[in-house]
Amino acid sequence: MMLSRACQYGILLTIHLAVRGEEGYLPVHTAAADLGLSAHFLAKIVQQMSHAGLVKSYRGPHGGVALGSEPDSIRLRDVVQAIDGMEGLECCALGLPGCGEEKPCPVHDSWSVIRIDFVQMLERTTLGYLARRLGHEPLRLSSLESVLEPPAPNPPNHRLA
Amino acid sequence: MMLSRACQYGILLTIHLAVRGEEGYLPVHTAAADLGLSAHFLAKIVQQMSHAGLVKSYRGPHGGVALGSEPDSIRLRDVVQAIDGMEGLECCALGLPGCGEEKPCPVHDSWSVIRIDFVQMLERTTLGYLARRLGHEPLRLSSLESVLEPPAPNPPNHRLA
DNA sequence: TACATTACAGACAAACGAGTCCCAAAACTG
DNA sequence: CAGTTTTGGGACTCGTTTGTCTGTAATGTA
Repeated sequence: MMLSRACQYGILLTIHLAVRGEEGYLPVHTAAADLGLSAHFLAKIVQQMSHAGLVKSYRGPHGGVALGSEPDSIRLRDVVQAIDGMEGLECCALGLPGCGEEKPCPVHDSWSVIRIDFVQMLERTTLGYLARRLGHEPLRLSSLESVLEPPAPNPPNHRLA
Repeated sequence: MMLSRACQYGILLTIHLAVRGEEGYLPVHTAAADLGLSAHFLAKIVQQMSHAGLVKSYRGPHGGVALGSEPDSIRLRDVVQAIDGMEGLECCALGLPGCGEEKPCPVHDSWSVIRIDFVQMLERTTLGYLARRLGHEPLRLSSLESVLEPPAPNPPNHRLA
């Protein structure tokens, strides 16, 4: 696969947050339970995304994690960038260090097409688009059940600064 | 990346053997020096490929490794199959276990296209094709110099059983 | 036969990714 | 203020991949 596990979890979390919409902060352990992931591990990934400004976090009761900007302005590429970096997606399929247009490896051309397709997919896809599709198609976000119960009518939490 | 390092080395080796053509067995340590790889590590990969029948090997002086069949009948897919297996190329981009057509993850469709493109490239590309291209294009096989000096006019070795 | 060359095989170590655990700091609640 | 909830961040374990090393078996050569 081209994405690390941490990056996969980060994408799942950000999509999950986008589906919830503007409902205040979601505790990481709750998100982990929703998605069927390890809470401790997800917390570390949240830290990375927080440092990158992709999400914002808040401590204390009713704290948690929330998207740092509008779902329509966050692309999958941003999540990958924040966690894995894009360097792993720019490399030679055979691992040759200086592989490029001037001195390409035997599969350079074929691989470039595929690699660029993938990067363009990451650039093109926003969290908002995925969240809307999740609303009316039988898509899944976790290995558990569906994650699409409507949110409970709790009193709202913090203002989202 | 989608291929392990071992698999990358295996592909480099088999292409190298295809370029050499029918010139008897090539000692693994010589091939490793040609390609700029660790001889011991390459030897382990040769064992795997040998067990899979992809290459044949011969012990003793003038022994080494040679392709198990015609370069035009060996595809990159066969090398990947022998070393990594194809399972890693059939998985969900987000790591969800049961992701499929009936209950797809949010990026299932986009990712399927890319993944299948890659597998088809592996299926389509033969060692013979790559070896011929290496003969008349400035392609590289190693991180060192070019590997394309004409073979030394040694007395031939064993018959290739 | 003695020796050199080579693959074969397993033990071993180092590096990395994935995941766990613990404690401190921040923020809220009573 | 005391206690609870939550993130922050580091130390740690565990398994896999990568790579090294050492010895043995097979094969050819003198």
